Amino acid sequence: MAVSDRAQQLLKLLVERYIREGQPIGSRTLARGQGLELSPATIRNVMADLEDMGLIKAPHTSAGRIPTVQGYRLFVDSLLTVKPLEQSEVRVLQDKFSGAVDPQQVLVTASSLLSEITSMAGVIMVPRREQPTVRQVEFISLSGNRVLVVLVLNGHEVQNRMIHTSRRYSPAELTQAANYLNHALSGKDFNKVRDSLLAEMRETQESINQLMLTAIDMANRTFQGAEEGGDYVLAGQTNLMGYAEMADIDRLRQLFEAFNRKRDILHLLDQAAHAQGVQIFIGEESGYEVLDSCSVVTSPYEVEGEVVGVLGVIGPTRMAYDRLIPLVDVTAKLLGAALNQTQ
Amino acid sequence: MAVSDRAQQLLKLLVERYIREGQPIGSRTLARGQGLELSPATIRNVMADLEDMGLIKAPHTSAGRIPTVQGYRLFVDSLLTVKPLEQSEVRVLQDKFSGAVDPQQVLVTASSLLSEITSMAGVIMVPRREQPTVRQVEFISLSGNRVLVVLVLNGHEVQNRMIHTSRRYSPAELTQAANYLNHALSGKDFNKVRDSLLAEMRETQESINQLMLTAIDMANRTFQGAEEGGDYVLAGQTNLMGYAEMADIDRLRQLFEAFNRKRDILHLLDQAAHAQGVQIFIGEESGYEVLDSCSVVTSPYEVEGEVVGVLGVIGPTRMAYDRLIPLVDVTAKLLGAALNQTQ
DNA sequence: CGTTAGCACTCATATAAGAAGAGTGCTAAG
DNA sequence: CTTAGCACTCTTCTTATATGAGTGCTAACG
Repeated sequence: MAVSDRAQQLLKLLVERYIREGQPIGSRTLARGQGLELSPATIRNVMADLEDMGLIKAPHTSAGRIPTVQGYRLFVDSLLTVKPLEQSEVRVLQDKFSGAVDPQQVLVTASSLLSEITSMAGVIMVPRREQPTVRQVEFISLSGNRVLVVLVLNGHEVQNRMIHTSRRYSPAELTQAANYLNHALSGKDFNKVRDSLLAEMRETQESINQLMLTAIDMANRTFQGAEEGGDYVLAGQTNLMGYAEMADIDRLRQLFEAFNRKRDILHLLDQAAHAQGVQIFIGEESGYEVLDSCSVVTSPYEVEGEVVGVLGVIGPTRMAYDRLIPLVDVTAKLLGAALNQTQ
Repeated sequence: MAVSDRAQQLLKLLVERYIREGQPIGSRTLARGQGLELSPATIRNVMADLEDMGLIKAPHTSAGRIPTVQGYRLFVDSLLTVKPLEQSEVRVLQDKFSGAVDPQQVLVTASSLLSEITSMAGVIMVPRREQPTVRQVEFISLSGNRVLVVLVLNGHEVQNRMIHTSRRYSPAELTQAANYLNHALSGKDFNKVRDSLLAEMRETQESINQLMLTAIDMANRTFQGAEEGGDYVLAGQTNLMGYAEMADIDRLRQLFEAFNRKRDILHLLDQAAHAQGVQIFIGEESGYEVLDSCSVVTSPYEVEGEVVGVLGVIGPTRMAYDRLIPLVDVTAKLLGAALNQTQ
């Protein structure tokens, strides 16, 4: 069944109004408010049609109507008019980004930025380490029989690990070991390096090989850790407590626990990474029960032309999509730009 | 005005019962429950006395009585009988700790442990970096004109910083610079090292000095960051949503925002660091409005005989102090022990 | 045929009035 | 000093009633 032009127009007005006021909209209200030349009775007829199509529903017999998920969907997909951000607004955002220097900080900034502006929860998925490679290993001798292993991943990320060794190594030894490893690693395959080290050990019994082996194992373990999925930065959860539709403390609790659990949210964000541009999950569409009364607006962000993560906003279904969509869009672009600079 | 023995006994029963049931306790209830040989009327008289002394109060005319903050205080200080944990319980706790390896992970474990067992929020203040000293600096040459600076603080903590340099330095140069700095740093005072570097630069125009200067500045900035106070690990906030006394969503929100703001909580924990052994803040005693309807049970924990942090539990005033006190106590000791091993 | 006015009907919400229960304070007696 | 008895106070629950918003349906109108 097709939705007539007038019905669409009416749906649009209804959704907009409901988003603004948060209360079921009746036929009379709708007739009065905008410059509609229709009587409430007519509007009622149209509303009945919309209800038949599952686009709006009445919470109870004698309340007005509110949009259903499908209603929001139609609204967002074809009825919504987004006005791009003002230049001045964009500049304000840019300013906020200009402060931060290291990548982690940029993410945190962006996340709280989103939550502040929108008064909802801002979430940013941190770049997943793409098939990390160790290009460089360095050993630093510390006091006591301890050696600090510095792993340089992908040429910019750094990880430190401390090793307690059975004997003390001289700086010269360590440098030599590092050189050997760095050379071997350009051949890339860890397990090969590891195997040859093991073989060599059986012949020479060189304890320094043991050290190098340990380093290799560490690197390996780092990768496994990376395998198990990313992480995200969340800000402004408490904002969600402010919304009437979240009044049910038990649902709220479940939602917060989901935030802590991270799994579901990450999964959702991950989906959004494959789409391009702003994507919107309304209510149950997300597929996660805890988000039933929430909508999520996301956009992937790119560094050097490649999608490295997703950012978004989580709020009640009744959110100002027209404002959020450009906002999320712009923030994603700014975040990408900021990350480009700090890398 | 002194509190008679019988009054104390009665207060104890009342508090215990209120903690268990969470509802105002009436004279009749109290008379029936325990093996008291007193009639409700007598108990009423005593209760009236207790109320005059400000130890209990009635929410309204015809409800029972509930303890006031002062009542809890007296209860905790002189009436409470704590039963130490069972050996088996201690062993369970120990097991949980045995898993973790690196210090950060131990803290996280302990925090969620506390929150799980108590069904409240567990909080652990991370060791504040005590007047950090840089014992060692290393430079690692990366691709592009980038140099990784590795600062080893206090002999075990490690920080990395990336520098973009104007020209490429050879590994030999970097090693030399590191050696020079490491030697100079044993003389300890940063600003002196910095000044002599500056002076030397004016004469020699050595650009490598610039690199070393940058490293020194970084170290300095690291210390300033440390100055501004510690951080803490929080787990199980969502547990707090379960308690009836936290039903006021707005108070709850404020509390959660305080958790995010961190300042107040840190301040409170800091106070507890100076006391020794388990300390208890009941309701307003903490001095922070957001914690008005909460109690906080804390204990400092030690590494190598020195207090390095505080851990604790945050929950509703009506909490099972008799269970929490030994629990927090033991956890603090176990945490200290665990940290000793991983250092 | 689309549009509109009129009207009966439904249902949430608010208000008031009682009734029940819990618990107290006070008094007087043991 | 302890206790029984009793009037009194408040909360809470239930029930009844009114109010108002909004609908669906029918019939009339252009």
